[in-house]
Amino acid sequence: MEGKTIGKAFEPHAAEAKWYQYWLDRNYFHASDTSDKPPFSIVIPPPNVTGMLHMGHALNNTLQDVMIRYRRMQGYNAMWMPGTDHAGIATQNVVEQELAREGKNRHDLGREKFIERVWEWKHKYGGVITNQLKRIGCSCDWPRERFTMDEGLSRAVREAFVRLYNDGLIYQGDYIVNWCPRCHTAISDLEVEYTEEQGHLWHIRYPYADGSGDIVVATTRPETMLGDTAVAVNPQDSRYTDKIGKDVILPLVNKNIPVIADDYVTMDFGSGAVKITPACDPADFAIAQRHPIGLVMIMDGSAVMNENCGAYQGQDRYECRKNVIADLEKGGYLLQTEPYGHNVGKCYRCKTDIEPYVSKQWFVKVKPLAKTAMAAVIKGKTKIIPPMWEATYFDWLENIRDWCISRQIWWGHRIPVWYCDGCSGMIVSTDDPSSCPTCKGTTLRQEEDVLDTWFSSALWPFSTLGWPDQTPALRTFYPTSLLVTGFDILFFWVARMMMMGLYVMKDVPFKDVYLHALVRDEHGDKMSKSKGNSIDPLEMVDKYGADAFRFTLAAFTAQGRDVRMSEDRIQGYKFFVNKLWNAARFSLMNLEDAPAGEVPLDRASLSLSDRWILARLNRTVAEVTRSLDEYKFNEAAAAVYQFVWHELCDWYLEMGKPVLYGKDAPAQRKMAQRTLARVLRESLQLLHPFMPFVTEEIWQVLEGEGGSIMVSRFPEPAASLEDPEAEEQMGLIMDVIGSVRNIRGEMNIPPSRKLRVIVSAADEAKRAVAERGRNLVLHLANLESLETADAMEEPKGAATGVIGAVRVFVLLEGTVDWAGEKARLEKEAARVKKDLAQAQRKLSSSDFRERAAAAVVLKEEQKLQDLTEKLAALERALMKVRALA
RNA sequence: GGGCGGUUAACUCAGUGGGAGAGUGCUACCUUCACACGGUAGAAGUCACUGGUUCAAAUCCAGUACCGCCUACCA
Repeated sequence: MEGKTIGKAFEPHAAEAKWYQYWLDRNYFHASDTSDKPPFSIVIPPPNVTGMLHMGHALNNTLQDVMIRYRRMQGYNAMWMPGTDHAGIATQNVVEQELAREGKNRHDLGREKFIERVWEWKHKYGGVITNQLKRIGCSCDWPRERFTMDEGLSRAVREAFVRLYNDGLIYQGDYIVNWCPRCHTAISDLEVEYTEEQGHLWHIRYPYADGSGDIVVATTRPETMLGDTAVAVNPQDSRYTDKIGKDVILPLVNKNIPVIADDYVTMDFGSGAVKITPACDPADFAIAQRHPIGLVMIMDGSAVMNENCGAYQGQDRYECRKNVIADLEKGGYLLQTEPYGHNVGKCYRCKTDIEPYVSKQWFVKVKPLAKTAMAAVIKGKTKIIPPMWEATYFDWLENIRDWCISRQIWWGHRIPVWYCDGCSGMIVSTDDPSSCPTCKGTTLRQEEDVLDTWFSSALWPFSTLGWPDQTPALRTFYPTSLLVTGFDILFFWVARMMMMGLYVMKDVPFKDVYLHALVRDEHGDKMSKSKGNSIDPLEMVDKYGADAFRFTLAAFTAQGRDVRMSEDRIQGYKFFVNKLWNAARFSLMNLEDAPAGEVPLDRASLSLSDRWILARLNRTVAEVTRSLDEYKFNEAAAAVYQFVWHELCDWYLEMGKPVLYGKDAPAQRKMAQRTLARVLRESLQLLHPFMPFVTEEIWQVLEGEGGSIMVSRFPEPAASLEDPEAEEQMGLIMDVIGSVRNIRGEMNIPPSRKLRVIVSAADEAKRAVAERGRNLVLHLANLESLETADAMEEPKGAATGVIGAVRVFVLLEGTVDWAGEKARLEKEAARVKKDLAQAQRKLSSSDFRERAAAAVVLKEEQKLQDLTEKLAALERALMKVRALA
């Protein structure tokens, strides 16, 4: 081990670049399609190709990397499938904006040229986000990288579409959909974002055609009255029973429309009468399917009023609204305008107000698919973690509505349907047909629409593995082991993957789904560019290093709670990286001449502190393993942090100094070296999934040539390392040290002053422990001498510390602040009295003695005894001090 | 309207039935040869409120208040 050393400070940037390349060069990220090892697989939630790494990505991918590195080290054939999503509307918008800067639009280019242009854009900028993932250390299986528009994945899309169609699960028809007048496309229900807006409720009078008065309706969108085809009332509403079937005259339009009865209408809202505009409202559209009232389209795809609107033709919907209101007022039809708060649907991409719009679209009939998706979770084939999301998942699937999958944009998977000009037949096929199977005609036009981006995303867990081909990768890695994603895409993506996976593969796409929270700023606000509170993850990596950044994310990830990111915390964990680095540096300085080989675990040859740290390490291994198995990232991070800083550094390294420095006990020194090497080694391994770079950097020096920590075997808890005896004995020694330090601190005794201490205990075993820990106490409490004694009187001029029945006397000479000592003892005594009273109260209750578990009662009795002894000791000490003070 | 989550130290948060915890911050002392990105000690909380279950409640149940999120066709 000659000359092994590391520099004074860890340099994250150099280490990150160096080790990432090192892992890539050795192909460590790559999993074999055919391996004897048990498979463990994750497919990445593919970020949009247009994406830039934000905190959400950073969290999501850090957690995946923690899990994949953990399982890889455990000996699994661990495969993390990377890739990106073509993100139809988002990407098209980006390229359209680029064109706009050149003064062009997509129609100037035409479909084919435009798509070429998007591909150019993709080739140029599409790798940005994957490179950013590399910066944070993601160990993806890069040679497998996929893109949703790849040839293979496109084939999967066509295959799935055709199967669904042939099974009657895809249909086409004229329906009312959410239409974005800016993007000129339909979007699904999920893609509409609702915002609460302050609007108005206009009350309008519609006269009965027979002159018998009028009926009052209220609306938030008066311009839609131009398309009214009925007025509806509730059939139970006695105010209107004799009006049902009558006609009213639609103002401004001057046309008769009927009064109809439908259960949909609530009687106690407004007047109980509703205007019905089937072309502009989904609920009204549904009513028009139950009643023969027809439908009048009043807008075009840009939400401009059309030829059915008379004088209003050519007006934008909002302009038209103003004019309609003015005209209604003029005609005496407008009775009242009241302020009214309501939800307005916006396009999730461009925030334009959605216009419900009737058009020809393609839909997936999802109810039967949803049933199987629910059943799989009920049966436990897929586990949702944390389980509270199950309810949300079920609720959505139970009330699911058909999925509109067609989009009137150009960038995406074009729907594999062709129309024959000859016989006007329709061909649905995975391959481009050359002629019509019905009429043999060759003039075929492919459907213009493309599929919703989420259609291809839904196939991601198997399309990336080669489906529809039965590849070895598919056999090995499907169903995948784990999906890690944000709860915000539970419906968009998770539920749809479940439906498609079960439909296509007849098996769930993943066994576990871990849903993490959103990343917010330190005050709990959603991060957004407009608020200016967003933290750029790469800036954090630059500033604090990827390891500190990743550890922070993991440490913050408690189940079911948002992650509040604060730069201070990242800095805090950078300090932890520094601490680890220096602990390793210290260790390496003292391991230069360490003997090779494992620690022989026979307790006779190990010192108490060696046994203790090994036992603590073992507990930490168990804790980290359990926590990661349960996806409790914060607990795993806390356990290893606590161990490394507060047990290894604060105690073991300090205890080890005299042994390691002193050459007078070579046998003991050798054992300490071996123990230290093992503890450091395993600590690094426990930390590696969280902090891959710094652990590799240290490992390479510690372990020498040839091995990477990435492919080393993750520690396992071992019964042979459990050592409650050592833990208990060290506990007493640490308490004695703590007791002296407390007295030193409270009584303002300078740290440089060496003290004389007597440990007094009636229990011989305790005295023996104190003797055994003599050197540790001398060193860590900075003592001149340590004696042990049987139960004894308080020595003159001593400050007293009490640990149960053990008393620690710190012999003080000269001027001593006895008033201070008195205050210190009184404070301690008060605390003990309080606890004692509580214990006494409990034990004096016969209910407690009879009903509480025996172990609990026993523990309480032990506590009572300890506290009684402690109080007695404190009071004796106090008597002495009162006399002096 | 329905649902879910939250309310614990100054701050940010862990903790799901048996002695209130962490990190940061704060106070005092320490330039001790791994680390001042450090060390030692200390101060600091009616665990939102009300009621209930229990021998025992921060933890379970019911309700209240406030804050967040999701969801929904009362125009």
